[in-house]
Amino acid sequence: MRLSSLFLPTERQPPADAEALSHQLMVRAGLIRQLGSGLWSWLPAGWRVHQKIVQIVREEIDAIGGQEMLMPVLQPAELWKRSGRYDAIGPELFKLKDRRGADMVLAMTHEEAVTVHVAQAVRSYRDLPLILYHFQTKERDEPRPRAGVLRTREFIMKDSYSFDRDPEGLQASYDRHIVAYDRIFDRLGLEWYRVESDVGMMGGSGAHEYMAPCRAGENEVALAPAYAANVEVASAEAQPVELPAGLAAAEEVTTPGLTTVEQVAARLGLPEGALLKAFPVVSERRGLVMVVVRGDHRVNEIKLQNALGEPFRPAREDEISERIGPPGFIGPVGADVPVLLDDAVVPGAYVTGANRPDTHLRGVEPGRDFPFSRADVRRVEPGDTVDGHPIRIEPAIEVGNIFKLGTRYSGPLGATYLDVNGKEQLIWMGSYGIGPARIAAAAVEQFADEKGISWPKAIAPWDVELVGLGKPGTPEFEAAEVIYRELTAIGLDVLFDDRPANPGEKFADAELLGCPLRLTIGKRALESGRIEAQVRRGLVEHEGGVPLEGTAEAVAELWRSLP
RNA sequence: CGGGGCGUAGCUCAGCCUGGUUAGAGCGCCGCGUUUGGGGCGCGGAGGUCGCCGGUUCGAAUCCGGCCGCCCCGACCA
Repeated sequence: MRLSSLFLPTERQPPADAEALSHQLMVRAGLIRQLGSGLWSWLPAGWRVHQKIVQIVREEIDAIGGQEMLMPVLQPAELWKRSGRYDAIGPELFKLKDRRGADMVLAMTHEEAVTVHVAQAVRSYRDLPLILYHFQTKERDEPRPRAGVLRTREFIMKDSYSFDRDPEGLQASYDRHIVAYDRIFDRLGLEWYRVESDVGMMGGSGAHEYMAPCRAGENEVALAPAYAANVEVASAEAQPVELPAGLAAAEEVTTPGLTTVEQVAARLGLPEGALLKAFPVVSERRGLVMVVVRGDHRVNEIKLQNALGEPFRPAREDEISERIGPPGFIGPVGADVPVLLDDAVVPGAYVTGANRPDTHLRGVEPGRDFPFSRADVRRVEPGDTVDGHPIRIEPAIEVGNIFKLGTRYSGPLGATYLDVNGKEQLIWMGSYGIGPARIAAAAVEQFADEKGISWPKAIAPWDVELVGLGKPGTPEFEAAEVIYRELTAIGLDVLFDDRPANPGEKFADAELLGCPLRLTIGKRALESGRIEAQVRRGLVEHEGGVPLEGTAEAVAELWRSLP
C-alpha cells in the first residue's frame, strides 16, 4: 500500500475528549473515528488490524472443530421472550418495532438464535457434539460508553456455542475452547491471563475470563503465583490482625458521636481489623440479614449475592433503626436478625456496635455472644495470600470469556435430542466470546510509548513501513520503489511512505502508526549499501541495518525475530 | 439514573464574565518558491448558519429559557 493514496487521517494532537491512551492514539493514528456516543467507524488501517485479529481467532476456532456461520442482528422479540431475556435484561437491550408493529430486538448476543436453529435441526445423539460460531455485530445500549473502542454500544464479537449430549461433553468442549483461547491470545502477542469469573445472574456452572492487563482496564484482577481471579469472585487468606485479650463477657464502652470504624478504632487504640462492621441487607426470600465483616474489610457485593443465592439491596436507614438500632452503632449482639459472618473473621474478641446510641461493645466473641452462619463475602485486598503468596490487584480489560451455559437456553427453547435409548434429552451448551476491538485497544495500551503505538507483529496493520526519502525521480526514491516491490513479492505487508513530505514528518507518522519494522531509504542507504532498519518496539536501530542487495531475504529474517 | 464539564474553522483552543467594526490564533489544507535524515522556511490564499430553537435588546458567539449532542466520575454492565 502506498501511503500517498491511503485514507489515513492522522492528527498531531489527541482529541479533546479522549482520556484513555488507546482512545487518543487510535484516533491520532487514523485507525478509528467516532460517529456518536459509543459508535465508532474503523478506517482502513484500523480495519486491517481488526481483520488480522479476526483471522487468528477464526483459524484457532476452526482448529477445534468450530464451524463458521452468520446470524442476523435484527431478531423477532418473540425469541427473547421465550428465553426470558426480553424482560430480564432491561434497557440495555435495543427494542424496536417493524412496519407491521411486531416487536423486534437488536441482538446483544446470539444464544437464542443459535439454539433455535440447533433445536430445529438436531434430532439424534449422533448430531452431537457441535461447535458453531460467527463474527457478528452486537448491539448493547450501554449506560456509559467509554474510552474509544473499549466500551461501545455496537461492536463485533466472535461468539461460539457448543452443543453436547451431557455435562461431560460440555466440559470437553469447554476445555477445547480453553486450548483455542490460550493459543489465540499467545498468537496475538498480548499480555494476558485467564481468570475465574462470576457466572452472573443468568446461571450457568462455570466461567473464565481472559484479561489483558492495562491501565485503562475496567476490571480488577487478583493475581498470585498460579492464581488469577476477577476481584468480583476472588478469595484469599486475609492478613492477620492483632486482637486484644478476651473478656469474661462483652462490656460496653461509650463512643459519643463515633460512627465510623476509623473513629472507634482510633479512640480505643485498636487496629481497624479488631472491629466488626455490620452491613444490613434485604433480599426477597431472606428479608433483613446482617452481614458482618472485619472492620478493615469491605463487602464484595457479587460474592455476597452469590452467597445469598439471590439479589439484595442495602437496608434503608428506617429499616435499620426500626429492626436493629441506631445507624452507626449497630452490631450483631442481641440483634433480632440473622447474622452472616465473613470467613475472614477468626475466633477472638472484637469491638462491635451495641445497638444503642453512642455505645459500642468490646470483648465480643462470635458464637458466645451471637449466633451466626458463615460465608466468604469480603473483597480481597492487596497483600492477602493464596497458598502463602501475597496477591496483587491490577486493572485489566476483559478481551474474552468462556461460559458453561448448561441447559439455560436449551430448556426454554426446546433444544433436545434422542439418546441411544431413544429417550429425549436436553442439549448441554456453552458460549464463548472474544472482542477483537478490545484486543486492538488492549494491544495499544500495553505497548505504546511516548511516540505512539507499537503493534505486536501478528496484528500490525502492515508488517513493514518503508520510508522513501527524496522526490520521485531521485535515485534514493527509485531505490525505495524497487525495495517496495521486492518486499511485497515475498509476501510482506508493506506500507510505502511515498509522500512528498519532510523526513521528520514521515518518521513521526511511522512511529505513531506503530508498524513493527521501519526501513528508511535515503541517500545514506545508497552510499553505504545498507538500509536503516528500526524495530518499533523500543525504537531500537537494528545493528548495521539490512543490505541494499538481497534486502528481501534479510528483512524476512529480521521479521521473524520481532515481537 | 445521580454528580461535574464541554459545544466557536478539519484539529487544538482564545474571545463570552463586562453585548457594539468584517469573529481570532496555532496546527492542518490549497497555490508558488525554497528545503530534503526528525513535523524546516518565505509569500499568497481558501475555510466559520459561533450545536439548535426561542426570548431580551437599537444590536447577541457574548445575557436569559428550552432542547440536542459529546466527555469524565459514580451507579449500571444478561
